[in-house]
Amino acid sequence: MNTLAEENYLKSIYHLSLNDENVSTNQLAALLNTKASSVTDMLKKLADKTLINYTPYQGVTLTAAGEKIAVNIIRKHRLWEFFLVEKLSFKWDEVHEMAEEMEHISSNELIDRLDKFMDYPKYDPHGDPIPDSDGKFKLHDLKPVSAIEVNTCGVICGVRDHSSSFLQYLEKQGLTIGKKITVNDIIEFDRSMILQMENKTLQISREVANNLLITI
Amino acid sequence: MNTLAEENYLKSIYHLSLNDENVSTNQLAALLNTKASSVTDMLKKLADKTLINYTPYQGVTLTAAGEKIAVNIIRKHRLWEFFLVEKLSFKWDEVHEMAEEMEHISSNELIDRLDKFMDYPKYDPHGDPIPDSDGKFKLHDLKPVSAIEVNTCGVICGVRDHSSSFLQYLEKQGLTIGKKITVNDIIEFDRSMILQMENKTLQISREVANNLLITI
DNA sequence: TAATAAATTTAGACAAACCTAAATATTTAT
DNA sequence: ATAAATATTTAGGTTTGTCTAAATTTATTA
Ligand SMILES: [Mn+2]
Ligand SMILES: [Mn+2]
Ligand SMILES: [Mn+2]
Ligand SMILES: [Mn+2]
Repeated sequence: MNTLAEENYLKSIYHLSLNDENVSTNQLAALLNTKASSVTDMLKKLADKTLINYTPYQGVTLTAAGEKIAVNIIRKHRLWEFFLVEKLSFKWDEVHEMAEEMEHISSNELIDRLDKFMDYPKYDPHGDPIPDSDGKFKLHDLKPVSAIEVNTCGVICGVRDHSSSFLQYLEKQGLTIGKKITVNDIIEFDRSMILQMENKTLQISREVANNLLITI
Repeated sequence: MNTLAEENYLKSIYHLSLNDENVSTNQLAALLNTKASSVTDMLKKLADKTLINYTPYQGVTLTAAGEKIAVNIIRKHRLWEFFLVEKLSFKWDEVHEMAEEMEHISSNELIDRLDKFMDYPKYDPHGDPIPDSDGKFKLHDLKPVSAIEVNTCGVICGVRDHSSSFLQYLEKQGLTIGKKITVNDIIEFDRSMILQMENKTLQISREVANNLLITI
């Protein structure tokens, strides 16, 4: 199988690929908290294993084999996050670091049984889709609250920023997955937004609106 | 914190300490599937961290700090084994290797909540005691079936050999934790034992009798 | 287009955890 | 009490994944 470091690189390449076709050495170095030269070393190794397509100076893409491994790690990460929240009562802002370790537990039989034990959840505590055992999942079409018009409404289904501080802020405001919100007004000065949720109104900054995702 | 290798050495020293006061380099090499020279390297490192007492050529003992870490890893191992059997329906012979990985998940908060989730189990699927969050546990006084007299009885409470093949054999014979057995007879030729269990009799070899533990 | 800046790779090291082979210490047997 | 056998440590390497500093390639800008 693959080492822990290899798995983390593949997962990071996968995540970065969602925004850019080719993933750069520096993007990976930033995300993995390491140096560009270390990334280059690893990219050569992953290319040797044909898990990525690598042309020096041109960035990388995952091969089908690499993507399969990456998706499997993400499946494990999200199932363990779901477990931690639903079964062990952790808060949604507490589970990511634990899942970063747990996603590397190798047994697929274990993860399939965990999936069944929790009755095949479709989304993790942050609204991200959980791939099934074949690696299939549909990413629902989300847009940031900041992208919608005044007097339209939507349901909170995800977050762009996964940091504890952001998640804790949302929790405190009651802005959690599944809540229905309506944009009442947009302040022209700083484009902050006035939302209606259940029977109260609240104001969120543009920054927050950009990182809170809804379906319409 | 400590590396995975360090944790495995501490755990192994702990287990070997139950039989011998001082644990030797070769004992560790055999248990950890490595070479004596590698063990020596690690013993120096653990001694530097004051997790073991090490005198060259004289073997090692755990310090209080080292024992605390070892017991915590064993707590995690056994709780995860319990989880795998009780919640995910694995067989008792299938869980050890998975638990070998899971015992290194670092969060103690996680393991304490897992403990609570399962209602504070006292014994793992193999009958081994699960240390509580303070590292306390009592090892019940077990003896091998081979040590008891004809016409005495006992309750199966543990195994000395944890190999899949032995566990599978016991499972097939119905010789599982909690079963009450009586020794009906001992064959003089090979000292194999005739047992009475529920309403049937069965015969086990001396080898099996040595590795099956009971309370009287 | 040529210079400059930014991104990336290469070169050379290092720590962790292993290894083999050789040296040394301890134990056991004569 | 020696000699032989066994156990342990030391010496010198290897692999993985990291680092800094220097060289090189690509992108930007004047
Ligand atoms: Mn996460
Ligand atoms: Mn998540
Ligand atoms: Mn076990
Ligand atoms: Mn066990």
